[in-house]
Amino acid sequence: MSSPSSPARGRPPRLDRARTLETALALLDRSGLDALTMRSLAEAMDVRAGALYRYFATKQDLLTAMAERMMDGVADAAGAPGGDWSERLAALARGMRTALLAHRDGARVFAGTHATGENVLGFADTFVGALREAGFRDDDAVRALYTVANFTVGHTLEEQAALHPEDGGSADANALAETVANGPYPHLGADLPTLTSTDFPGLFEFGLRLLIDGLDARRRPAPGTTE
Amino acid sequence: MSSPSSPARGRPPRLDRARTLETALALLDRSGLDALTMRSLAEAMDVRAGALYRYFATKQDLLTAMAERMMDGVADAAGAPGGDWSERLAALARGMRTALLAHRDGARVFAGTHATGENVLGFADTFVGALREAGFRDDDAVRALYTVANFTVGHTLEEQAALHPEDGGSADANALAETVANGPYPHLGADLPTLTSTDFPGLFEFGLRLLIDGLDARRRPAPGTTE
DNA sequence: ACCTGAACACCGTTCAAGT
DNA sequence: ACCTGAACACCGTTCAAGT
Repeated sequence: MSSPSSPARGRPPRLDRARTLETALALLDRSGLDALTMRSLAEAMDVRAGALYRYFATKQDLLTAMAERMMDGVADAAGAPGGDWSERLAALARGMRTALLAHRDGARVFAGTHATGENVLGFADTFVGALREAGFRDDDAVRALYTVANFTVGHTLEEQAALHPEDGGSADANALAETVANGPYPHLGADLPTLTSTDFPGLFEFGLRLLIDGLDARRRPAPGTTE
Repeated sequence: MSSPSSPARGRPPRLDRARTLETALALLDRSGLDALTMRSLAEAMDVRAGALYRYFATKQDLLTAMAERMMDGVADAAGAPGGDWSERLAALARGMRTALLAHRDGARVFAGTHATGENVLGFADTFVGALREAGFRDDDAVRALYTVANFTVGHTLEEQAALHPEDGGSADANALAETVANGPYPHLGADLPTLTSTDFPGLFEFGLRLLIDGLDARRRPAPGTTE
Protein backbone atom coordinates (compact mmCIF):
# COMPACT_ATOMS: atom_id res chain seq x y z
CA MET A 1 0.00 0.00 0.00
CA SER A 2 2.33 2.78 1.24
CA SER A 3 5.76 2.93 -0.34
CA PRO A 4 7.96 4.17 2.52
CA SER A 5 6.69 2.54 5.69
CA SER A 6 7.01 -0.90 7.34
CA PRO A 7 9.19 -1.51 10.47
CA ALA A 8 11.57 1.28 11.36
CA ARG A 9 14.75 0.45 9.56
CA GLY A 10 17.60 2.89 9.02
CA ARG A 11 17.42 6.58 9.91
CA PRO A 12 13.96 8.08 10.57
CA PRO A 13 12.80 9.91 7.45
CA ARG A 14 12.92 13.72 7.43
CA LEU A 15 10.10 13.74 4.92
CA ASP A 16 6.61 12.30 4.74
CA ARG A 17 3.55 12.91 2.59
CA ALA A 18 1.49 14.68 5.26
CA ARG A 19 4.16 17.20 6.26
CA THR A 20 5.13 17.78 2.65
CA LEU A 21 1.51 18.47 1.76
CA GLU A 22 1.14 20.96 4.62
CA THR A 23 4.30 22.76 3.61
CA ALA A 24 3.24 22.81 -0.03
CA LEU A 25 -0.11 24.38 0.86
CA ALA A 26 1.58 26.95 3.09
CA LEU A 27 4.00 27.78 0.29
CA LEU A 28 1.09 28.04 -2.15
CA ASP A 29 -0.63 30.54 0.13
CA ARG A 30 2.53 32.58 0.51
CA SER A 31 3.76 32.63 -3.09
CA GLY A 32 1.09 31.32 -5.46
CA LEU A 33 1.01 28.38 -7.82
CA ASP A 34 3.57 29.73 -10.29
CA ALA A 35 6.17 29.98 -7.55
CA LEU A 36 5.43 26.55 -6.15
CA THR A 37 8.30 24.58 -7.65
CA MET A 38 9.74 21.29 -6.53
CA ARG A 39 12.93 23.16 -5.70
CA SER A 40 11.23 25.85 -3.61
CA LEU A 41 9.20 23.23 -1.79
CA ALA A 42 12.33 21.17 -1.17
CA GLU A 43 14.06 24.22 0.24
CA ALA A 44 11.13 24.82 2.59
CA MET A 45 11.49 21.20 3.75
CA ASP A 46 15.27 21.56 4.12
CA VAL A 47 15.96 18.89 1.59
CA ARG A 48 17.03 18.59 -2.08
CA ALA A 49 14.39 18.51 -4.81
CA GLY A 50 15.14 14.92 -5.77
CA ALA A 51 14.16 13.70 -2.31
CA LEU A 52 10.52 14.72 -2.89
CA TYR A 53 10.19 12.07 -5.57
CA ARG A 54 10.27 9.33 -2.97
CA TYR A 55 6.85 10.56 -1.78
CA PHE A 56 5.29 11.96 -4.94
CA ALA A 57 6.02 10.35 -8.28
CA THR A 58 5.53 13.63 -10.12
CA LYS A 59 4.63 17.23 -9.39
CA GLN A 60 1.20 16.49 -10.84
CA ASP A 61 0.82 13.84 -8.14
CA LEU A 62 1.66 16.38 -5.47
CA LEU A 63 -0.87 18.85 -6.88
CA THR A 64 -3.55 16.16 -6.98
CA ALA A 65 -2.89 15.34 -3.33
CA MET A 66 -3.12 19.04 -2.52
CA ALA A 67 -6.48 19.31 -4.29
CA GLU A 68 -7.76 16.31 -2.40
CA ARG A 69 -6.54 17.81 0.87
CA MET A 70 -8.34 21.09 0.16
CA MET A 71 -11.66 19.27 -0.06
CA ASP A 72 -11.29 17.80 3.42
CA GLY A 73 -14.49 18.17 5.38
CA VAL A 74 -16.50 19.87 2.64
CA ALA A 75 -18.99 16.99 2.48
CA ASP A 76 -19.91 17.75 6.09
CA ALA A 77 -21.28 21.11 4.96
CA ALA A 78 -24.39 19.32 3.75
CA GLY A 79 -25.60 18.68 7.27
CA ALA A 80 -27.74 15.71 8.16
CA PRO A 81 -29.87 13.98 5.55
CA GLY A 82 -33.55 14.78 5.59
CA GLY A 83 -33.41 18.55 5.40
CA ASP A 84 -34.38 20.65 2.42
CA TRP A 85 -32.51 19.38 -0.64
CA SER A 86 -31.91 22.84 -2.05
CA GLU A 87 -30.38 24.04 1.20
CA ARG A 88 -28.14 20.98 1.37
CA LEU A 89 -27.06 21.45 -2.23
CA ALA A 90 -26.37 25.15 -1.66
CA ALA A 91 -24.34 24.36 1.45
CA LEU A 92 -22.22 21.88 -0.50
CA ALA A 93 -21.62 24.31 -3.35
CA ARG A 94 -20.74 27.12 -0.94
CA GLY A 95 -18.49 24.75 0.97
CA MET A 96 -16.63 23.86 -2.20
CA ARG A 97 -16.15 27.51 -3.16
CA THR A 98 -14.96 28.31 0.36
CA ALA A 99 -12.55 25.39 0.31
CA LEU A 100 -11.00 26.53 -2.96
CA LEU A 101 -10.86 30.13 -1.78
CA ALA A 102 -9.11 29.03 1.39
CA HIS A 103 -5.84 28.66 -0.51
CA ARG A 104 -4.26 31.04 -2.97
CA ASP A 105 -4.83 29.69 -6.50
CA GLY A 106 -6.91 26.90 -4.96
CA ALA A 107 -9.27 26.76 -7.93
CA ARG A 108 -6.36 26.57 -10.37
CA VAL A 109 -4.87 23.69 -8.43
CA PHE A 110 -8.21 21.91 -8.31
CA ALA A 111 -9.02 22.52 -11.97
CA GLY A 112 -5.59 21.30 -13.04
CA THR A 113 -5.92 17.94 -11.30
CA HIS A 114 -8.45 15.14 -11.07
CA ALA A 115 -8.48 14.11 -7.48
CA THR A 116 -10.53 11.02 -6.76
CA GLY A 117 -9.70 10.52 -3.11
CA GLU A 118 -12.10 10.11 -0.23
CA ASN A 119 -12.73 13.82 0.23
CA VAL A 120 -13.68 14.45 -3.37
CA LEU A 121 -15.66 11.24 -3.71
CA GLY A 122 -17.28 11.78 -0.32
CA PHE A 123 -18.36 15.22 -1.44
CA ALA A 124 -19.74 13.78 -4.68
CA ASP A 125 -21.56 10.99 -2.89
CA THR A 126 -23.15 13.36 -0.39
CA PHE A 127 -24.21 15.68 -3.18
CA VAL A 128 -25.79 12.94 -5.25
CA GLY A 129 -27.35 11.46 -2.12
CA ALA A 130 -29.03 14.73 -1.21
CA LEU A 131 -30.72 14.86 -4.59
CA ARG A 132 -31.64 11.18 -4.74
CA GLU A 133 -33.28 11.41 -1.34
CA ALA A 134 -35.27 14.37 -2.60
CA GLY A 135 -36.69 12.27 -5.39
CA PHE A 136 -34.47 13.23 -8.29
CA ARG A 137 -33.65 10.61 -10.87
CA ASP A 138 -30.24 9.01 -10.40
CA ASP A 139 -28.85 10.33 -13.66
CA ASP A 140 -30.19 13.82 -13.00
CA ALA A 141 -28.55 13.78 -9.58
CA VAL A 142 -25.17 12.87 -11.10
CA ARG A 143 -25.48 15.43 -13.87
CA ALA A 144 -26.46 18.08 -11.35
CA LEU A 145 -23.28 17.27 -9.44
CA TYR A 146 -21.14 17.87 -12.51
CA THR A 147 -23.00 21.03 -13.41
CA VAL A 148 -22.72 22.59 -9.97
CA ALA A 149 -19.09 21.54 -9.60
CA ASN A 150 -18.15 22.88 -13.04
CA PHE A 151 -19.90 26.16 -12.34
CA THR A 152 -18.23 26.44 -8.96
CA VAL A 153 -14.77 25.76 -10.34
CA GLY A 154 -15.31 28.16 -13.25
CA HIS A 155 -16.57 30.86 -10.94
CA THR A 156 -13.82 30.49 -8.36
CA LEU A 157 -11.16 30.45 -11.07
CA GLU A 158 -12.39 33.92 -12.08
CA GLU A 159 -12.72 35.07 -8.52
CA GLN A 160 -9.16 34.17 -7.63
CA ALA A 161 -7.82 35.56 -10.90
CA ALA A 162 -9.35 38.90 -9.95
CA LEU A 163 -7.67 38.59 -6.57
CA HIS A 164 -4.17 38.32 -8.02
CA PRO A 165 -4.17 40.25 -11.30
CA GLU A 166 -0.37 39.87 -11.64
CA ASP A 167 -0.47 36.32 -12.94
CA GLY A 168 -2.87 35.64 -15.77
CA GLY A 169 -2.96 39.26 -16.78
CA SER A 170 -6.50 40.16 -15.81
CA ALA A 171 -7.06 43.70 -16.96
CA ASP A 172 -8.16 45.95 -14.13
CA ALA A 173 -11.71 47.26 -13.91
CA ASN A 174 -10.85 50.80 -15.01
CA ALA A 175 -9.21 49.69 -18.25
CA LEU A 176 -12.14 47.42 -19.04
CA ALA A 177 -14.68 50.16 -18.31
CA GLU A 178 -12.86 52.53 -20.65
CA THR A 179 -12.61 49.96 -23.45
CA VAL A 180 -16.31 49.18 -23.18
CA ALA A 181 -17.30 52.83 -23.02
CA ASN A 182 -15.26 53.68 -26.14
CA GLY A 183 -16.32 50.65 -28.18
CA PRO A 184 -19.50 49.45 -29.85
CA TYR A 185 -20.85 47.73 -26.75
CA PRO A 186 -24.16 49.44 -25.94
CA HIS A 187 -25.47 46.64 -23.75
CA LEU A 188 -22.33 46.20 -21.69
CA GLY A 189 -22.11 49.96 -21.29
CA ALA A 190 -25.61 50.07 -19.82
CA ASP A 191 -24.50 48.53 -16.54
CA LEU A 192 -20.79 49.05 -16.09
CA PRO A 193 -21.00 48.82 -12.28
CA THR A 194 -22.20 45.22 -12.50
CA LEU A 195 -19.77 44.37 -15.30
CA THR A 196 -16.77 45.48 -13.26
CA SER A 197 -18.24 44.50 -9.93
CA THR A 198 -16.17 42.62 -7.41
CA ASP A 199 -19.21 41.25 -5.60
CA PHE A 200 -18.21 37.65 -6.17
CA PRO A 201 -20.29 36.22 -3.32
CA GLY A 202 -23.35 37.85 -4.89
CA LEU A 203 -22.42 36.57 -8.33
CA PHE A 204 -21.92 33.06 -6.99
CA GLU A 205 -25.27 33.11 -5.21
CA PHE A 206 -26.93 34.32 -8.40
CA GLY A 207 -25.60 31.40 -10.42
CA LEU A 208 -26.33 28.94 -7.66
CA ARG A 209 -29.91 30.22 -7.46
CA LEU A 210 -30.36 29.73 -11.22
CA LEU A 211 -29.15 26.15 -10.94
CA ILE A 212 -31.35 25.36 -7.96
CA ASP A 213 -34.42 26.92 -9.59
CA GLY A 214 -33.67 24.95 -12.74
CA LEU A 215 -33.39 21.75 -10.72
CA ASP A 216 -36.59 22.54 -8.89
CA ALA A 217 -38.41 22.58 -12.22
CA ARG A 218 -36.96 19.15 -13.00
CA ARG A 219 -37.89 17.58 -9.73
CA ARG A 220 -41.55 17.97 -10.35
CA PRO A 221 -42.14 17.48 -14.03
CA ALA A 222 -45.31 19.06 -15.37
CA PRO A 223 -48.36 16.88 -14.55
CA GLY A 224 -49.12 14.43 -17.31
CA THR A 225 -45.53 14.46 -18.56
CA THR A 226 -43.72 11.12 -18.58
CA GLU A 227 -40.37 12.52 -19.78
CA MET B 1 -0.83 52.03 -31.80
CA SER B 2 1.02 49.20 -33.53
CA SER B 3 4.64 48.67 -32.61
CA PRO B 4 6.14 47.25 -35.83
CA SER B 5 4.48 49.02 -38.73
CA SER B 6 4.77 52.48 -40.38
CA PRO B 7 6.44 52.99 -43.82
CA ALA B 8 8.41 50.05 -45.19
CA ARG B 9 11.92 50.56 -43.93
CA GLY B 10 14.60 47.89 -43.91
CA ARG B 11 13.98 44.25 -44.79
CA PRO B 12 10.36 43.00 -44.84
CA PRO B 13 9.61 41.22 -41.58
CA ARG B 14 9.47 37.43 -41.57
CA LEU B 15 7.13 37.54 -38.62
CA ASP B 16 3.84 39.23 -37.85
CA ARG B 17 1.17 38.83 -35.19
CA ALA B 18 -1.45 37.23 -37.45
CA ARG B 19 0.82 34.53 -38.89
CA THR B 20 2.37 33.86 -35.50
CA LEU B 21 -1.09 33.44 -33.99
CA GLU B 22 -2.13 30.99 -36.72
CA THR B 23 1.03 28.97 -36.26
CA ALA B 24 0.62 28.97 -32.50
CA LEU B 25 -2.94 27.63 -32.78
CA ALA B 26 -1.84 24.97 -35.25
CA LEU B 27 0.96 23.95 -32.91
CA LEU B 28 -1.49 23.89 -30.01
CA ASP B 29 -3.76 21.52 -31.92
CA ARG B 30 -0.85 19.27 -32.83
CA SER B 31 0.97 19.11 -29.50
CA GLY B 32 -1.16 20.59 -26.72
CA LEU B 33 -0.61 23.52 -24.40
CA ASP B 34 2.21 21.98 -22.40
CA ALA B 35 4.28 21.55 -25.56
CA LEU B 36 3.56 25.04 -26.83
CA THR B 37 6.77 26.80 -25.83
CA MET B 38 8.23 29.99 -27.20
CA ARG B 39 11.07 27.89 -28.60
CA SER B 40 8.87 25.35 -30.33
CA LEU B 41 6.73 28.14 -31.79
CA ALA B 42 9.85 29.96 -32.95
CA GLU B 43 11.10 26.81 -34.63
CA ALA B 44 7.75 26.43 -36.44
CA MET B 45 8.16 30.01 -37.65
CA ASP B 46 11.80 29.42 -38.67
CA VAL B 47 13.09 31.98 -36.30
CA ARG B 48 14.81 32.19 -32.89
CA ALA B 49 12.70 32.44 -29.74
CA GLY B 50 13.85 35.96 -28.95
CA ALA B 51 12.38 37.27 -32.19
CA LEU B 52 8.84 36.52 -30.99
CA TYR B 53 9.16 39.16 -28.31
CA ARG B 54 8.98 41.91 -30.90
CA TYR B 55 5.34 40.92 -31.47
CA PHE B 56 4.23 39.61 -28.08
CA ALA B 57 5.63 41.17 -24.93
CA THR B 58 5.24 37.90 -23.00
CA LYS B 59 3.98 34.39 -23.55
CA GLN B 60 0.91 35.36 -21.54
CA ASP B 61 0.26 38.04 -24.15
CA LEU B 62 0.45 35.46 -26.90
CA LEU B 63 -1.97 33.17 -25.07
CA THR B 64 -4.39 36.03 -24.52
CA ALA B 65 -4.32 36.84 -28.24
CA MET B 66 -4.94 33.16 -28.97
CA ALA B 67 -7.95 33.12 -26.64
CA GLU B 68 -9.34 36.21 -28.30
CA ARG B 69 -8.79 34.66 -31.72
CA MET B 70 -10.67 31.50 -30.70
CA MET B 71 -13.77 33.53 -29.93
CA ASP B 72 -13.90 34.99 -33.42
CA GLY B 73 -17.41 34.85 -34.79
CA VAL B 74 -19.04 33.31 -31.75
CA ALA B 75 -21.24 36.36 -31.17
CA ASP B 76 -22.84 35.68 -34.56
CA ALA B 77 -24.20 32.41 -33.19
CA ALA B 78 -26.94 34.39 -31.47
CA GLY B 79 -28.68 35.13 -34.74
CA ALA B 80 -30.74 38.26 -35.28
CA PRO B 81 -32.29 40.14 -32.33
CA GLY B 82 -35.95 39.59 -31.74
CA GLY B 83 -36.03 35.80 -31.53
CA ASP B 84 -36.62 33.76 -28.42
CA TRP B 85 -34.17 34.89 -25.74
CA SER B 86 -33.57 31.39 -24.44
CA GLU B 87 -32.69 30.10 -27.91
CA ARG B 88 -30.31 32.99 -28.47
CA LEU B 89 -28.67 32.42 -25.11
CA ALA B 90 -28.34 28.69 -25.78
CA ALA B 91 -26.84 29.36 -29.19
CA LEU B 92 -24.25 31.67 -27.65
CA ALA B 93 -23.34 29.19 -24.94
CA ARG B 94 -23.08 26.35 -27.44
CA GLY B 95 -21.04 28.55 -29.73
CA MET B 96 -18.60 29.28 -26.92
CA ARG B 97 -18.22 25.63 -26.04
CA THR B 98 -17.71 24.75 -29.70
CA ALA B 99 -15.13 27.51 -30.10
CA LEU B 100 -13.13 26.25 -27.12
CA LEU B 101 -13.44 22.64 -28.27
CA ALA B 102 -12.19 23.62 -31.73
CA HIS B 103 -8.62 23.76 -30.41
CA ARG B 104 -6.83 21.26 -28.24
CA ASP B 105 -6.67 22.63 -24.68
CA GLY B 106 -8.79 25.56 -25.86
CA ALA B 107 -10.58 25.85 -22.54
CA ARG B 108 -7.29 25.83 -20.63
CA VAL B 109 -5.95 28.60 -22.82
CA PHE B 110 -9.14 30.62 -22.37
CA ALA B 111 -9.34 30.05 -18.62
CA GLY B 112 -5.70 31.03 -18.17
CA THR B 113 -6.10 34.40 -19.85
CA HIS B 114 -8.43 37.38 -19.66
CA ALA B 115 -9.01 38.42 -23.20
CA THR B 116 -10.94 41.66 -23.56
CA GLY B 117 -10.70 42.13 -27.30
CA GLU B 118 -13.52 42.71 -29.74
CA ASN B 119 -14.48 39.04 -30.05
CA VAL B 120 -14.85 38.46 -26.34
CA LEU B 121 -16.52 41.80 -25.68
CA GLY B 122 -18.72 41.41 -28.74
CA PHE B 123 -19.82 38.04 -27.43
CA ALA B 124 -20.53 39.54 -24.01
CA ASP B 125 -22.43 42.48 -25.47
CA THR B 126 -24.58 40.24 -27.65
CA PHE B 127 -25.32 37.98 -24.69
CA VAL B 128 -26.32 40.81 -22.40
CA GLY B 129 -28.29 42.42 -25.23
CA ALA B 130 -30.32 39.27 -25.82
CA LEU B 131 -31.40 39.25 -22.19
CA ARG B 132 -32.03 42.98 -21.92
CA GLU B 133 -34.25 42.89 -24.97
CA ALA B 134 -36.19 40.07 -23.37
CA GLY B 135 -36.98 42.23 -20.39
CA PHE B 136 -34.34 41.12 -17.90
CA ARG B 137 -32.90 43.64 -15.53
CA ASP B 138 -29.52 45.02 -16.59
CA ASP B 139 -27.69 43.59 -13.63
CA ASP B 140 -29.35 40.19 -14.01
CA ALA B 141 -28.32 40.13 -17.66
CA VAL B 142 -24.68 40.79 -16.76
CA ARG B 143 -24.68 38.25 -13.96
CA ALA B 144 -26.27 35.69 -16.26
CA LEU B 145 -23.41 36.29 -18.70
CA TYR B 146 -20.83 35.53 -16.04
CA THR B 147 -22.73 32.50 -14.81
CA VAL B 148 -23.14 30.94 -18.23
CA ALA B 149 -19.56 31.74 -19.22
CA ASN B 150 -18.15 30.33 -15.99
CA PHE B 151 -20.21 27.17 -16.36
CA THR B 152 -19.18 26.79 -19.99
CA VAL B 153 -15.50 27.22 -19.22
CA GLY B 154 -15.68 24.85 -16.25
CA HIS B 155 -17.52 22.25 -18.29
CA THR B 156 -15.23 22.45 -21.31
CA LEU B 157 -12.16 22.28 -19.10
CA GLU B 158 -13.43 18.92 -17.86
CA GLU B 159 -14.44 17.80 -21.30
CA GLN B 160 -11.04 18.45 -22.79
CA ALA B 161 -9.26 16.96 -19.80
CA ALA B 162 -11.16 13.74 -20.45
CA LEU B 163 -10.07 13.95 -24.08
CA HIS B 164 -6.36 13.94 -23.24
CA PRO B 165 -5.92 12.05 -19.99
CA GLU B 166 -2.12 12.15 -20.33
CA ASP B 167 -1.74 15.68 -19.03
CA GLY B 168 -3.57 16.50 -15.83
CA GLY B 169 -3.71 12.90 -14.80
CA SER B 170 -7.43 12.25 -15.12
CA ALA B 171 -8.04 8.77 -13.89
CA ASP B 172 -9.76 6.63 -16.48
CA ALA B 173 -13.38 5.54 -16.08
CA ASN B 174 -12.58 1.95 -15.13
CA ALA B 175 -10.33 2.92 -12.25
CA LEU B 176 -12.93 5.38 -10.97
CA ALA B 177 -15.73 2.83 -11.23
CA GLU B 178 -13.70 0.34 -9.22
CA THR B 179 -12.80 2.87 -6.53
CA VAL B 180 -16.42 3.90 -6.16
CA ALA B 181 -17.67 0.33 -6.12
CA ASN B 182 -15.19 -0.68 -3.41
CA GLY B 183 -15.67 2.41 -1.24
CA PRO B 184 -18.43 3.82 0.96
CA TYR B 185 -20.16 5.63 -1.87
CA PRO B 186 -23.65 4.18 -2.08
CA HIS B 187 -25.14 7.07 -4.04
CA LEU B 188 -22.38 7.29 -6.62
CA GLY B 189 -22.50 3.54 -7.03
CA ALA B 190 -26.19 3.67 -7.85
CA ASP B 191 -25.57 5.16 -11.28
CA LEU B 192 -22.03 4.37 -12.38
CA PRO B 193 -22.89 4.64 -16.08
CA THR B 194 -23.79 8.31 -15.69
CA LEU B 195 -20.86 8.97 -13.36
CA THR B 196 -18.34 7.66 -15.88
CA SER B 197 -20.30 8.78 -18.93
CA THR B 198 -18.57 10.53 -21.78
CA ASP B 199 -21.77 12.12 -23.04
CA PHE B 200 -20.43 15.62 -22.67
CA PRO B 201 -22.86 17.20 -25.12
CA GLY B 202 -25.71 15.79 -23.04
CA LEU B 203 -24.10 16.98 -19.83
CA PHE B 204 -23.60 20.46 -21.25
CA GLU B 205 -27.20 20.64 -22.42
CA PHE B 206 -28.38 19.54 -18.99
CA GLY B 207 -26.51 22.34 -17.25
CA LEU B 208 -27.53 24.88 -19.86
CA ARG B 209 -31.17 23.84 -19.42
CA LEU B 210 -30.94 24.35 -15.65
CA LEU B 211 -29.55 27.83 -16.13
CA ILE B 212 -32.18 28.79 -18.71
CA ASP B 213 -35.01 27.44 -16.56
CA GLY B 214 -33.58 29.32 -13.61
CA LEU B 215 -33.45 32.52 -15.66
CA ASP B 216 -36.96 31.97 -16.90
CA ALA B 217 -38.17 32.00 -13.30
CA ARG B 218 -36.40 35.34 -12.80
CA ARG B 219 -37.77 37.00 -15.89
CA ARG B 220 -41.29 36.80 -14.63
CA PRO B 221 -41.19 37.28 -10.88
CA ALA B 222 -44.18 35.87 -9.02
CA PRO B 223 -47.17 38.19 -9.22
CA GLY B 224 -47.30 40.63 -6.37
CA THR B 225 -43.57 40.39 -5.76
CA THR B 226 -41.58 43.60 -6.00
CA GLU B 227 -38.18 41.97 -5.42
C1' DA C 1 16.02 3.31 3.67
C1' DC C 2 16.58 7.89 2.77
C1' DC C 3 18.80 11.62 0.93
C1' DT C 4 22.65 14.21 -1.77
C1' DG C 5 25.10 15.71 -5.84
C1' DA C 6 25.17 16.21 -10.14
C1' DA C 7 23.52 15.96 -14.27
C1' DC C 8 20.00 15.97 -18.44
C1' DA C 9 17.04 18.28 -21.22
C1' DC C 10 14.60 21.72 -21.07
C1' DC C 11 12.05 26.65 -19.91
C1' DG C 12 10.81 32.33 -20.50
C1' DT C 13 13.12 36.40 -21.21
C1' DT C 14 16.76 39.91 -22.28
C1' DC C 15 19.86 42.33 -25.07
C1' DA C 16 24.19 43.48 -27.45
C1' DA C 17 25.53 42.75 -31.91
C1' DG C 18 24.90 41.86 -36.72
C1' DT C 19 22.56 42.84 -41.33
C1' DA D 1 13.91 47.57 -38.47
C1' DC D 2 14.29 42.96 -37.65
C1' DC D 3 16.51 39.04 -36.17
C1' DT D 4 20.57 36.19 -34.20
C1' DG D 5 23.59 34.49 -30.60
C1' DA D 6 24.36 33.94 -26.38
C1' DA D 7 23.49 34.29 -22.03
C1' DC D 8 20.76 34.50 -17.30
C1' DA D 9 18.17 32.40 -14.06
C1' DC D 10 15.51 29.15 -13.75
C1' DC D 11 12.46 24.41 -14.44
C1' DG D 12 10.93 18.82 -13.61
C1' DT D 13 13.05 14.60 -13.28
C1' DT D 14 16.56 10.84 -12.84
C1' DC D 15 19.91 8.19 -10.60
C1' DA D 16 24.50 6.69 -9.01
C1' DA D 17 26.61 7.29 -4.85
C1' DG D 18 26.91 8.18 -0.05
C1' DT D 19 25.34 7.33 4.93
